[in-house]
Amino acid sequence: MSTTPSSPATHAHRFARARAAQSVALLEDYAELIGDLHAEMGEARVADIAARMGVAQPTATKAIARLKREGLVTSRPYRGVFLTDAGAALADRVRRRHRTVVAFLVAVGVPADVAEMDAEGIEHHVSDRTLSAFEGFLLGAG
Amino acid sequence: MSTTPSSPATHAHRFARARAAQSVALLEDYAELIGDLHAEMGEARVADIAARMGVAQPTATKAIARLKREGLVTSRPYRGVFLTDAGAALADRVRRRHRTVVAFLVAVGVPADVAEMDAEGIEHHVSDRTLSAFEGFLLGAG
DNA sequence: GTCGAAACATAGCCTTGGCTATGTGATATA
DNA sequence: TATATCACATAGCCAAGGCTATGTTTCGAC
Repeated sequence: MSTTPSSPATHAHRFARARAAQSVALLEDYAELIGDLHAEMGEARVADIAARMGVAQPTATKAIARLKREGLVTSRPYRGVFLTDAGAALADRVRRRHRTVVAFLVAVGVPADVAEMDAEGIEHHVSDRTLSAFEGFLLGAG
Repeated sequence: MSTTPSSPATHAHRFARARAAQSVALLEDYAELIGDLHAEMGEARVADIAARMGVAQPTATKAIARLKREGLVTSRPYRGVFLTDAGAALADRVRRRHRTVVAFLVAVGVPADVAEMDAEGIEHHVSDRTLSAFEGFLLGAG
């Protein structure tokens, strides 16, 4: 059996979904990071965001511009970046999902550091139903 | 506890890894698909590749050009696309990993159709060690 | 208050991965 | 064999996400 011989349309749809997930992944990461920075340091400055994301400062500035367009953050120059209600909600969801994915990976035997690494990419493609399965597994195995 | 308070550098490194994984994800998908098409239909034509990927034909052509630059495929116009040895090896790895991820997700309670969906995005971020953990789990639970 | 350094913005460039529109080569069939 | 059709290539556009180089602001130290 060469996997499920799904139709071209179905196959294409899966790829489309993965592409869509990818396009919001960056927004999710920035939102979560901005929330973390506020929790840890009381503010989220562009320079810190860039450093944590591992990108140059103008790259972070550009990403923040996109977050603003999407209504996820506001910012005042030289005053930091602030999550909107929608942004904060997104950050919370992402943070919970991230923790669940890491905990789940560790629970099935992935070393903690590897779990953190892989989760960073995996989490954006974990649907609600899959997340539920992970949570169910953690309850059962906990 | 706000997860592990990892250093900015470590945090940045994880994102860099996720970005790198993303940059090869498309190559992996195309390689696997071209292998599948050869297995199923004896050849891989640009039009079929585009249809299965869910993109317009010029988009597929452009991607194939990149695959050629990377030494993964060769192609003769109007004669189809062919995997090189490196491309075939990649396709095999990707296909095995894909199957393992899907089987693993199903094993932990994810519905099959959802597993197929999510695996399409997840698989590209599953490291060798995590894949080993998945295989180990499948053996134990099988 | 001035001034230098740090923080941020802006401009301009690159690659990737989408798209549409349109040109061209191959093939089959009438 | 001529031509219509299909398959593919090419051109040109766009947004996203990187980068470097170079203005501006802000702010703290003096």
